[in-house]
Amino acid sequence: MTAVRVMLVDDQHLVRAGFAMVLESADDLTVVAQAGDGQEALDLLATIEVDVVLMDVRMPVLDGIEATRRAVASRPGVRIVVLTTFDLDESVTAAIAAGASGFLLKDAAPEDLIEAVRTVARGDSVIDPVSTRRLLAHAAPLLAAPTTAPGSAAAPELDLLTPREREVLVLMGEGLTNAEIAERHVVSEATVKTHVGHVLAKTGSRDRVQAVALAFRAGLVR
Amino acid sequence: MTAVRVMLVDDQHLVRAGFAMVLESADDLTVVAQAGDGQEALDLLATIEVDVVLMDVRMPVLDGIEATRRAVASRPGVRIVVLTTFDLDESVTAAIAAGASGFLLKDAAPEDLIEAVRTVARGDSVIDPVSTRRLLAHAAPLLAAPTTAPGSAAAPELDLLTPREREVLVLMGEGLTNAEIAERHVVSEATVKTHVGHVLAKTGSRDRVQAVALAFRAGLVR
DNA sequence: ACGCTCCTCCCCCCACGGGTGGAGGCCGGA
DNA sequence: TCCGGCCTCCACCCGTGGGGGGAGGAGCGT
Repeated sequence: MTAVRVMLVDDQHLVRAGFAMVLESADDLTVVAQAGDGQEALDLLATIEVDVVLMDVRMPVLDGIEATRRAVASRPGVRIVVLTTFDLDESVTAAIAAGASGFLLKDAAPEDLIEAVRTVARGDSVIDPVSTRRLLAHAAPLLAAPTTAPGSAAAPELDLLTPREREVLVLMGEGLTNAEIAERHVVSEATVKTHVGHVLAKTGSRDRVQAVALAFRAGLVR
Repeated sequence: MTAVRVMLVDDQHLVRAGFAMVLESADDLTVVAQAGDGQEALDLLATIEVDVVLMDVRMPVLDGIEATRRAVASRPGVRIVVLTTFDLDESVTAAIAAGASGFLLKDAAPEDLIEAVRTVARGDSVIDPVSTRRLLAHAAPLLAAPTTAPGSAAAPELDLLTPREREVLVLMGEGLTNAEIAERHVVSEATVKTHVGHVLAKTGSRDRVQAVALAFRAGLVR
C-alpha cells in the first residue's frame, strides 16, 4: 500500500517541523504539504491529493475549526485531525461539529500521533481521553435528549421533594448558607437544616454540592 | 497511591476470569468484585467501594446499558466502561447517553484494556476508534445545532483559573470531596485545598457551592 | 541569574454543614 | 377520630471545608 499523505497546518514553523519529523519517522506516512493558516490550507487542498490533515485550532486569517468545516465541505474524502495546545476550551465540540475525525492535544506522545493518523486514514476516529471526557459531557445529554421531556422528568428524585424542600434546594443552588436560607424564609436555621437533610436523603446526595449539581442538571436552577 | 478497584460484570464466568487475569497482571489495578448480571452489580455497588466497573452490554435480568444508567445515578463517583463483543449496533450511543465513561470492544488488546481502566480511573474517558467513528456520526449533527459558543464569554472570572484549578473546579462540580479529588489527581488533600482556595478567591465565591454554581452556569460542567 | 507563576505540601484553627434523635402543631384523608 | 405527612424547632456531636500563613521545587521569560 502507498503511504498515507499528510498535510500539516500550523502557524508555527517549528511545530510543523517537529510534527513532520515525527510523522516521517513512520515509513507508512509522508508529509506532502504544509500550510501556515487555514486559508492557505484550503488553497493547497484544492490542488494537492491529501489523505489526512493535521490542523491546529488557533491560527491567523482562518482558524482550524472553520477551515475544517470548509475542507470537509469541499473535499469530503479528506480526514482531519484537529490539534490544540490546551483542552481548556470547548473546541473539541466545535471540531467534531465541524466534521473532524480526530482531536488530540499537542503534547501527545509521538507514537500516539502516528497511530492517530493511521487510525483516521483507515476511516476510524480518534479523540484523546481528556477531550473525550469533555466531548461526552456535551454529547451525553444530547444523545439522551430524544427520550426525555422537559421539566422534572430528567430527575425523578426531585419529584419526591415537598414544596418547602424544593424551595430550600433552589436557594442552596443560589449559593446561600443555611443561615441565609433561614433568614430568607423567616424560619430558624434548625428548620432549614432539617429540610436540607431531607433533600439530601431524597436525592441520594452526600452533601449540598451534589444536591445543587442535581438541581442544575434538572433545570431547577440556572 | 492505592490500587484502582475494579468490578467485573459479565454473565460468562470465563470472560470474567480472563479479564480478571489481565487486570491483576497490572499491579496498580485490583479486581474487588464480580457480578453475573446488572442487578447483581447494582446490589454489590451499594455495599462495596469500587472505582471502575467493566460492564458487558448483553446480560440477563438487567442489561449493561440500564445498569450503567442506574449505577451512575446512585453512585456518581463510579466510572463505568461498557464492553461489547460486536460494535454492529448503536450501543455506543446508548452507553454514552447512560453515563458510561468508556466504551471498548472485547477483542481489545490486554494492554489497551488496562490502559482504559487507568484512564477512566483518573477521570478521563476512552472510546475505541471504531466506536468513536460511530459515535461521532450520531453526535456531530447534534453538536452542530447550537452554533453558539457558551463558556468563557459568560464567566470571565473563570479565565483567571490555571489549568489545574479548572480541573479541580470541574471535579467539585461532580460533587467530589477534596479527598476524592486528591485521589483522582493523585496529589495530597492539602494541595487540593490550596487549589480550591484559589478557585474561590478568583471566582469571588464564598464556598464551593457558589463556585460550582458558577461552573454550571458557565457550562464548565453539566 | 533573577523573578515570576504554578504546583506541591505542611501546620493550626474553627465555623459551617450534616447526622442523630428527638419535640410539638397543623392539616387532610381513612 | 386517628393516622400520617408536612413544617417548625431543639440539643449534641463531629467531620469536612475553608482561612491564614508559610515553604520548597519546577518551569519560563527576562
